[in-house]
Amino acid sequence: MSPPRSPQVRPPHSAADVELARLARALAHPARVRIVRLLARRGECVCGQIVLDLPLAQATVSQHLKVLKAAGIIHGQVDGPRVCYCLDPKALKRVKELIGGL
Amino acid sequence: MSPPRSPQVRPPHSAADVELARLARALAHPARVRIVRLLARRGECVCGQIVLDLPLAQATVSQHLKVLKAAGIIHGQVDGPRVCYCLDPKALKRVKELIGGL
DNA sequence: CAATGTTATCGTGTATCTACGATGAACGAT
DNA sequence: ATCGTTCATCGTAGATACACGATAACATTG
Repeated sequence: MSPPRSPQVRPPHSAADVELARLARALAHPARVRIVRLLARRGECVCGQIVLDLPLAQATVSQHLKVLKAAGIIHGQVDGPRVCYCLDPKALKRVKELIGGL
Repeated sequence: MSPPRSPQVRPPHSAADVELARLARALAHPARVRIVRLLARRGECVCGQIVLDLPLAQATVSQHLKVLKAAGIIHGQVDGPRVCYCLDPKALKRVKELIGGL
């Protein structure tokens, strides 16, 4: 038997498209781009220092950090009462690969 | 007179941060990434063909095309009743520069 | 244990995004 | 002029994003 004839096959989005969209989404806010640049320059940074650099409330910065962390772009390491954030080089490399492939 | 002593100077986001965020935002949806890939592969494409390839309604696709166009990533050229879309290589290059600079 | 300092989360208000059907605008063909 | 085709826009519903103050969670210090 031949497979059923679909009049129009429109497959869902590919994994690569979803992945790139997810990463782009994480960078889709000036504050988050700024945090990434900050971490690139300083290597690592405690949350409080990031808050002092951005023109945003602490709660808002924490939210942006959460978005970047969920996307795997940064990692947070607890250090006593503080949390030290740093970039994930692999994730950043992946972003560059995917964007470069466009 | 010395300038007034601000307790904390937290400048607004830089132009580069805003620009990258704006471009990343345009790519922050699987359908839009997919359209970019489609145009990269085919060189150019009329709207109707894009609609046929995506699992979305025509109105939704048109909206995504508008987002990409507003970000300068694609251009649309009217050709009779059709509109032919193509990538803007300069915008794409700019995205790669900005991402590469992270 | 109490007080302090640091960060995350909650709750909330506003705005933007995403999807769609319906409608409108523009063009070519009859 | 009237179709049919193609695409954009409108209107709208539901979801998500963004910003903030308030509060909770947790570790350190006294």
